[in-house]
Amino acid sequence: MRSPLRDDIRRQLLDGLITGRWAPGERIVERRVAADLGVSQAPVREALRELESLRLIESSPNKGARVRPVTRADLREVYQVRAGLEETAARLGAPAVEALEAHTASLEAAAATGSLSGQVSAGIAFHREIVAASGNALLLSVWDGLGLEVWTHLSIRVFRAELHENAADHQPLVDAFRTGDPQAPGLLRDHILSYAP
Amino acid sequence: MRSPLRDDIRRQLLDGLITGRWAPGERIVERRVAADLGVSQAPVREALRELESLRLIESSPNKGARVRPVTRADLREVYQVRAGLEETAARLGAPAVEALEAHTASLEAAAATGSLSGQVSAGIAFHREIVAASGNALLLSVWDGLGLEVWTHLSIRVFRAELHENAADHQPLVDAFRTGDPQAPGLLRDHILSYAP
DNA sequence: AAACACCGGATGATCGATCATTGGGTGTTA
DNA sequence: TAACACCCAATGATCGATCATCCGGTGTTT
Repeated sequence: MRSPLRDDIRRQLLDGLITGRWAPGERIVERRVAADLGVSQAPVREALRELESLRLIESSPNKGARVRPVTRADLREVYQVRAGLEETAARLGAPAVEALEAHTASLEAAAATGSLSGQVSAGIAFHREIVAASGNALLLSVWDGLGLEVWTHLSIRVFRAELHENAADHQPLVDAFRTGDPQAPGLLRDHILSYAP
Repeated sequence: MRSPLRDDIRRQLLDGLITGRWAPGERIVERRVAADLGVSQAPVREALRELESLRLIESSPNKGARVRPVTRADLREVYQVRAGLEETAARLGAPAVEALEAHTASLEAAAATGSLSGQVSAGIAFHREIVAASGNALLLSVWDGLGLEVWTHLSIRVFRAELHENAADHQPLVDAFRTGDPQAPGLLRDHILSYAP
């Protein structure tokens, strides 16, 4: 059972965007990509649509797609929306503290080995746990749709952003959830906004 | 300059879903739709992807798409997420009161002529104005991505939901924005949640 | 009869080819 | 020369056909 080709293509394109192989503003020609990857135009189109929903590319009818230049303003928007979503999530339901602690543990482990992407994905997993615990599947899918992992990598590469995922930052949140602190949602929001550029 | 075929197809499918021509759980066969509409399979696939992102259909690899049964729980989730998004929007920036009043006016006009879809879309436009005024384009696009107009029509048809869009409900919100009331975001959230089933 | 292996049609996924639009280049006119 | 009309290559949009997978039916084994 092979996974759909379009998923591979999407990953390839994502990788190119994250690493900067595709320059901002550059045109993405469907047939060119297809030829490079040895596939046909159709799955490339579908992959591009998914990237468009992540706002990594922009396209208009009959004119094709191009790499969207990433600005600080974009990042600010992402953090604002993310903060609102997670605050909402925290109001709807509290996560299991054990799960959060597991994520902070793997965050520390990744930091210890100096794994950048390990830290990023552990940090993301911590927050995803909170959103999932809301019990609202739509909220989770909207949150997933933000593509936070990609944006985080982009912000690090493009803006030399500090890697701000560290276990200490998350401890107050864990404590707030443990004690059922009614201010947890607000804390979470501020925590996220403090990361915004 | 014709608009893309896929847009027409999406509209046709949407209409079928809203009116119930497609029954919940029913399989949506790409070639069948294509043949019915006199087009080929490709644009139908693309249209289906868009419907999937609206969570109106569900699909899995190699197994195709089927109409997603709409439950009250789905609607609750939509309202919760929507409330969170609009609260966030209201915190980020206040809309122009004149614009809001224009929307309530057209809401009243639609109510006067008994136009159901007119009332729905005026009600949606009122809220969209608020989200747009946040200045956060991502927030607006996420909000748009909820497909509220479709969900509203569905809730009315499937659950015989009351049409709760009326100008009087919106007046306190307009007043709060006019006076710069810091509680406006919270009012807005409660306003939306009060509509949830 | 239950469990299993094996067709074969239906259909999603992908392909290669064609249609249609865009944008740039070239010539023409005022 | 500026404005305009036209032509054509590049390429997005769409098509018809093929490949690959799923699923139900059928026969076989134990």
